[in-house]
Amino acid sequence: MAVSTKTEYALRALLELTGDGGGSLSAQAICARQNLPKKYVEHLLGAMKNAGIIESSQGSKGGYTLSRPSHKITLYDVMRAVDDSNHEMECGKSGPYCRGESCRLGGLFDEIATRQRRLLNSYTLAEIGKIYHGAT
Amino acid sequence: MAVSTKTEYALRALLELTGDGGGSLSAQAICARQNLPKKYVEHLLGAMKNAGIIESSQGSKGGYTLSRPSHKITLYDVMRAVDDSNHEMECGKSGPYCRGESCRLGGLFDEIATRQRRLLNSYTLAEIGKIYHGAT
DNA sequence: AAATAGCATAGTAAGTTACTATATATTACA
DNA sequence: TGTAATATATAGTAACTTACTATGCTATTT
Repeated sequence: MAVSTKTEYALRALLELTGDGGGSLSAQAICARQNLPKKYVEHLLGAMKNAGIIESSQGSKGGYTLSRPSHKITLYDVMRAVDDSNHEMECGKSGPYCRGESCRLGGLFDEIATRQRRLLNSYTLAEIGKIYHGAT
Repeated sequence: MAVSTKTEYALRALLELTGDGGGSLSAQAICARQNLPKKYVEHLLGAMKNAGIIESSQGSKGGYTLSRPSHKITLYDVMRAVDDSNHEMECGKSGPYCRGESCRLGGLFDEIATRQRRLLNSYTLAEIGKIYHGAT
């Protein structure tokens, strides 16, 4: 229901990658600028890399870059990458306490999930950046 | 992001209370009809009672009733009662890793929470009952 | 070679989830 | 009055999640 710490940290990290020409920044630099716990955020960066949101280069002078323009990265993309949320919750599949055929809540839950996804997809990194940096 | 088991159980319990004249049903009866774990659902019923969604009478022949008509009980009411979700997540209040004044994500998160609340409030128990019982 | 990075694995304390167990309080009914 | 049937309160538990930290390895630049 509420936005998780993971999502907040991930967004703040991405916002550092969004500015200007979008140069490569190290986890070190990102976390220094945003005052974030480095080791923890490295995991989030890893998850976002796996999700295809960012790219990385190793070695000295390595770092992270957005893998596509910020208006093509949505809040949903970030949350999905960083909160695991692979539990798609189909009624009756998840436990012993469902009456199977007569439990007809699955469709409802799917509908709600779809609408939430749509909500979350309606915010792009670019827009969040504007909010963050105070566009009136 | 997904609907929790708590919410599912709570809804299914409430749906039993919704039918017909909305007579009083014991936890026992509710759980027998819905094949739900009694002791666990009793907690959910307690939470919903505290939230003012249902009322209870004690003693033999005791049980639970809706405390207002089913079209005035929303999915949000149920979720709020049963998932704790008292973390209203204001950016910067929750931990050491926020730069305070320059962290401007709080407004965004509030906006999203508001929209999610609106989504969840748009489903009433009455409507969910129709879906559940298969109104075409 | 050395410094600087990413990356992988795992550990940890606190909290949540999905339960169960036990004991107590309240009421209906015989 | 007694007892069965209920709600209610507290607490315990195993598995999992969250928000971290620690250690070590690999890749790249200088």
